[in-house]
Amino acid sequence: MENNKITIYDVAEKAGVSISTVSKVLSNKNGISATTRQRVWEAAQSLGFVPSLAARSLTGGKTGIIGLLVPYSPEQLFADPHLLGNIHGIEQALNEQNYNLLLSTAQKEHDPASSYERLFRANYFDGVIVMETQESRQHELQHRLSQTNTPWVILGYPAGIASCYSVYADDFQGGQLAAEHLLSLGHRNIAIVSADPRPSAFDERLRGFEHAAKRYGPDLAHFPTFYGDMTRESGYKVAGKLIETKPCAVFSLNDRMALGIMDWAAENGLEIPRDLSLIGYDDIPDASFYKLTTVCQPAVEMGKEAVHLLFRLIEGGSAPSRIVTPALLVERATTHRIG
Amino acid sequence: MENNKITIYDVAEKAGVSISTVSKVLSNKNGISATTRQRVWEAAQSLGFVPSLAARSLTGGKTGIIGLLVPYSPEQLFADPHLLGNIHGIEQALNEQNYNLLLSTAQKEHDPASSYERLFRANYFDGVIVMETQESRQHELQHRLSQTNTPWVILGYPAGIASCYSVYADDFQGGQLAAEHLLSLGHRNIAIVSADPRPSAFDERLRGFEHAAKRYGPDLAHFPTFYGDMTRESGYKVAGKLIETKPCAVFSLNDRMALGIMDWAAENGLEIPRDLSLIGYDDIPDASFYKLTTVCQPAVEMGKEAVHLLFRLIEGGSAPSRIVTPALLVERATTHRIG
DNA sequence: TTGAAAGCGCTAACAT
DNA sequence: ATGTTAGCGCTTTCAA
Repeated sequence: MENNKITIYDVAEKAGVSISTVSKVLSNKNGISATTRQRVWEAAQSLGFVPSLAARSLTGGKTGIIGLLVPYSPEQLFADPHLLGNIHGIEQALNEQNYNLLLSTAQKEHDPASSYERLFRANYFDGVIVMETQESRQHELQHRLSQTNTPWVILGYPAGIASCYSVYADDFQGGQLAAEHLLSLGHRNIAIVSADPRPSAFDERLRGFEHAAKRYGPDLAHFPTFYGDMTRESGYKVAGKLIETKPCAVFSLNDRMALGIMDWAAENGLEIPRDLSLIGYDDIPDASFYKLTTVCQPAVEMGKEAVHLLFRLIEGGSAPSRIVTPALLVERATTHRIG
Repeated sequence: MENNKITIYDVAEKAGVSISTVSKVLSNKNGISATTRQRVWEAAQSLGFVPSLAARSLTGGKTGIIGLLVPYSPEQLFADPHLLGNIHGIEQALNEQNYNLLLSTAQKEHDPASSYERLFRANYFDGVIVMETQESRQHELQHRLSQTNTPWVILGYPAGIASCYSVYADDFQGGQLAAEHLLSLGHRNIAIVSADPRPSAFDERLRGFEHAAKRYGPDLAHFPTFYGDMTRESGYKVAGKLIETKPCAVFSLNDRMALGIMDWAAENGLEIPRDLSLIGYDDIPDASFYKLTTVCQPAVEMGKEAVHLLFRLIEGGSAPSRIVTPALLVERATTHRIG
């Protein structure tokens, strides 16, 4: 048990300076001569000094830790490639800056806020990123966060409160893209697969879809809509029902459910896209393996953007309050001209 | 900017007691009367008091944070369903205990240890979990950890140093299972797909495979082996080469590469399992969708086990030094009796 | 059963 | 340019 707790006192002694000098050097403050700087660095190095994050945090310094609030249970999070993609980007950007990520998911049955409640006020983080969530939960979360003086950004949907920062994808545009693609292929009889409950982005996609559809005719304002629970399995289940309305195309609001529909189709002798065109949303990694036509949301990039925005806030500079990433149609093999 | 920092002083005042009493109550120490306890709780509650983790940590208290050291880059981690499954289990178990996870991945080009170096000694964690890694990296990591007085457990491979704790799967047995399955189906001409570099578990699987094979005859000691890089893409690439040796079956040391082989087969008119039997390893979620026969490693469960073991260590109780989870053959549709 | 007081290791005025 | 000192919010002896 080497209990070699090396503190700035040890470094100060070894370098022959005071602890505040050490502190200044190691926090990159100025007003220290180059020679002293050098000496302190060497002392710290040779002693293997590592500053105590706890002490730093307590005195208002930086901890090098960003909190990530995920208003979903671990089960939901780890089953969702898009969310995982976001985290991938976040961790990557953080990693590059030598920052670490503290993950905080919500508990199954509880109020999503409760599980990380204490973290808000514990002021342990240099910044916080909040992942997308359902409409109903947003307000409380944002309100709570606003009382904090820790910089924070929302990832996945537009902030609802003024002077909050967010990065999200252009879901309205994405919905339009899906509609234009299907409609231009001659499809009119289109079924929608949504989810309940669902992230607010889903509604936005639908709005975009309907908006674009209206341009093709007033009779195209409504589409039979089916509800899964975001999972592939639920896509499979909903496929059986959906097919009874004899659609010629399906717009699934996420790729996972689209994949479930493909599973059902394969098992029931329905050939895609010959018998049914299918377009998904997200462009998760599996989508390319299954050759699923979809609307791409650059999950990893969005995660990175969130971190970059957060860092600007932490450094106290000015920053755009919203960063919106464009949607992109990815045509693969599951959509086809009708007839 | 409500800077309502509520401290134990506020709670103490409201409850009409001293701060040390508050501290004792909130840390569940004994030697406090029930009535005082009650009063303090209520005061804390009504004030919305949340203890400062920084202060707690500084004075040697619990932070409620577990560090997870992942000796892989974010790219590698987020592309690996098995690792993700481990983390899923970890986060879930932690979540249930109201603990939080601090994720620390390695930087691309650097020594994997460097990126989380400071965290080891920063004594920020109540405990640490180290994920599997390549043989070459293990020693340094474990040595470093041993100098700490933070409890830690290794997840994914057996600890190499005495008196260290680990939870891992029985890879030797898993390898045997794969061999017995293929061999009992009549296959003799079997190609292996491994990776380079690879986790040490791969070698163990291979040892198990060869061990079981030997029982079928001394001529079955060696198998043509091909190397990918763990990814599905590399499985696809290696499939083209592998097929030239005209194997009747393939044992891929992970599912992702097996899936890549299936991709190649589908594109090149090779029918699985008619023309080639294929068995993978891990049983990642996609394996069931692709009907891949594989050896199951219960990733999520293993993550939970690691947390449970760690908690026993944190609480200072006795604990088994090793927990090994059995491997399980999952027969699906990619293996078939020869001929 | 409770309280007073001394730190934990650091940062940030304020001196020098 | 450098050092002194006073906390940050807690936990923990040690007294009462």
